[in-house]
Formats: sequence, C-alpha cells, structure tokens
Amino acid sequence: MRSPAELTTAFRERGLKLTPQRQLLFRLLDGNAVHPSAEALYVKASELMPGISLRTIYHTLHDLAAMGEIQMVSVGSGPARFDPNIDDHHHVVCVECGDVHDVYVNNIADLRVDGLDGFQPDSARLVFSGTCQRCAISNPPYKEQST
Amino acid sequence: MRSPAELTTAFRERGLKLTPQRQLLFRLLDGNAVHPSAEALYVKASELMPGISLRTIYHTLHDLAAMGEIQMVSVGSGPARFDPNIDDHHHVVCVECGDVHDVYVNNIADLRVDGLDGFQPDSARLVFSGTCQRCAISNPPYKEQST
DNA sequence: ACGCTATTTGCATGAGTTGGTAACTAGCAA
DNA sequence: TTGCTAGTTACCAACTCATGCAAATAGCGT
Repeated sequence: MRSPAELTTAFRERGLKLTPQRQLLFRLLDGNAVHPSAEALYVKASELMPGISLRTIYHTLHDLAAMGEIQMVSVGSGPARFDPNIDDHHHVVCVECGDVHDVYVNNIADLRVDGLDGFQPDSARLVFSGTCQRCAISNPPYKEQST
Repeated sequence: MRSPAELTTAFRERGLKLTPQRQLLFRLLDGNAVHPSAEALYVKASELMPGISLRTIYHTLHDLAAMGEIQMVSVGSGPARFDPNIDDHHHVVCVECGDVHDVYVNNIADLRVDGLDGFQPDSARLVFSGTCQRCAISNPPYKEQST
C-alpha cells in the first residue's frame, strides 16, 4: 500500500473524496503487518473516532482492494484479513493464536506440479501453518503444561 | 478415504451407527474427485434420498473429517469443499468455473522461505489459480468473444 | 423384541458480509 | 462561499455458510 499521503492524491484522482474516516483507515493500515480483520480495524478506529461505522470500514477496505492498494487474505476460517503488503508474498498462520505473518518464497516457479491435466495455473497462494515464536515459548511442545 | 465397506466397519468400531444416510454419503464421496461442497452433496443426496437433511450432511462430513477419512478444503471464497483424497496433495482452482482439481507437488520442502521470524511451519497448503482446459477452450484468451 | 443411545431432522441462531433507502454531512471544484 | 456530489450513518433486511438445540426416530447389541 502506498503512504497515506500518496493515497490522498490517488483517491482524489479517482474522484473519491478524502474524508477523515478514510484518512484514519489509511493510517491504521500504513505499515500494519498484523493482518487485521474488518472488525479489528473497526475496534481500533472506534477508539480514535467514536461513531465511525463498520459499514464505512468495509466500504473503504473494498475501495482500497479494488485499487490494488491492499490485499484481502483468506486463511481458511474466520473473517477475511487485510494486508497492506502487496508484494508477491505468502502467509504463515499460527495454529495457537491465529496470528498471520508475511513470508517470502522466492522459488515457487521451481515447484514440480503433477496432475495439472490441461490446467493452466497463473498464480499460487501458499499458506503455512505452524506455531509462532511467542506461542512456542508459552506452550512448549515437549513439556507438560502447568495448569 | 477408505471404501464404503471399510467405513462401515470403521464407524461401527467407533460406536457410530450405520444409517442409510451415512451409507449414501459414503457412496457419493467414494472416488469423488470434484471436491463437492456440503450443499452440492445435499442436492445429490436429496435426489437419491428425498427428505435427507442438510444438517445430516454437515454432521457426517464433520465425522468423516474427524476420522481423517476426508479433507476439508478452503479455496479462498465460497463454501468449504470436501475431498476424499487424503494423500499429500494440493489444489488448483479454475477462476472461470470454480472447479477444483488435485495436483501433486513433490518438492515443497525445497522452497526457500524467508521472513519466518521464529515461526515453525509444520504444514503447507498450496492453492493454484488458473484456467481449466474446458474454460480455456470456451474462453480463448487471445480471441474476441462472440457476444 | 427390547431398550439404550446415537442419529436425524426442523427450526432457530450465529458469524461475517453486503444491500437498500433515506437523511444528514461534508469534500472540493468553481 | 456556494453548490454539486460523494460519503457517512442508521436502521433494517438479506444473504451465505455453518452450527446449536430439542424432539422424534431408528441402529444395534443383548
């Protein structure tokens, strides 16, 4: 995603207005690496701008996605997550806490894919599941839990 | 997934009963490579057993998944798909018609993954998007559509 | 055949998201 | 500053996909 300042210009060029609500969303998403859901952004936004509506959050996220500024990420279950990182990257999801991190895989093209049967793939989504460092520490796999 | 006959035994061993509804589901899933949704299975099942409830479909699919006989597949949008193929494999989705095919990728372990940041991945789901052969023929990419 | 218990089913509910309308607000160009 | 127009909000409805609940039903071991 471009910077809030650049988005200001980009929105105006598209004939879209620069409302405080949108500017707030720009700021909340700028450099945000936690892959928030619409609801999570709504909670954050409400703290800073009481009265902002969830409808507006969805609307602005949709606009940003349509402009290619953010990416909608489905991680299998739960609400959609939004990612301002639009680099060619993939995701790893913590099975304990549900956190999503960006990962970079540079040799996907080297994969040997069998069974395509005439299928022409043109993109790939790769989602790793595992345990994040924090959860690995608080839930050591080979140690009994202290209840 | 094991054969319907073997599932009969497996269910009984678990103290689960062998109802006609479940047997029907076994048959509908046996060798099924189209990755049906619960709803799609419900439609098929209703033709053969009018009155069967969608609730039962969900319940049985859940049981089969819990026993490791089938796999639930999320393809990003739309309902979950169910796959009786429990080999280590991945999927390719047609962006035109939504069909899902199984593909086999044998060198996933060779992927170079950056940015893990302490994350310990233990599995990977890979979903390719592209165009299936049928849709490629009916919608040729470099040819104008006849409206 | 009996009876315990799993199962089925309809109905209701839930999460997540989108849609419609209407009234009020506010950006921004002239 | 004015005015056109887009945006926000509230309220509500709808929608998809999935699950919880309770009463009725039916396996299946005995």
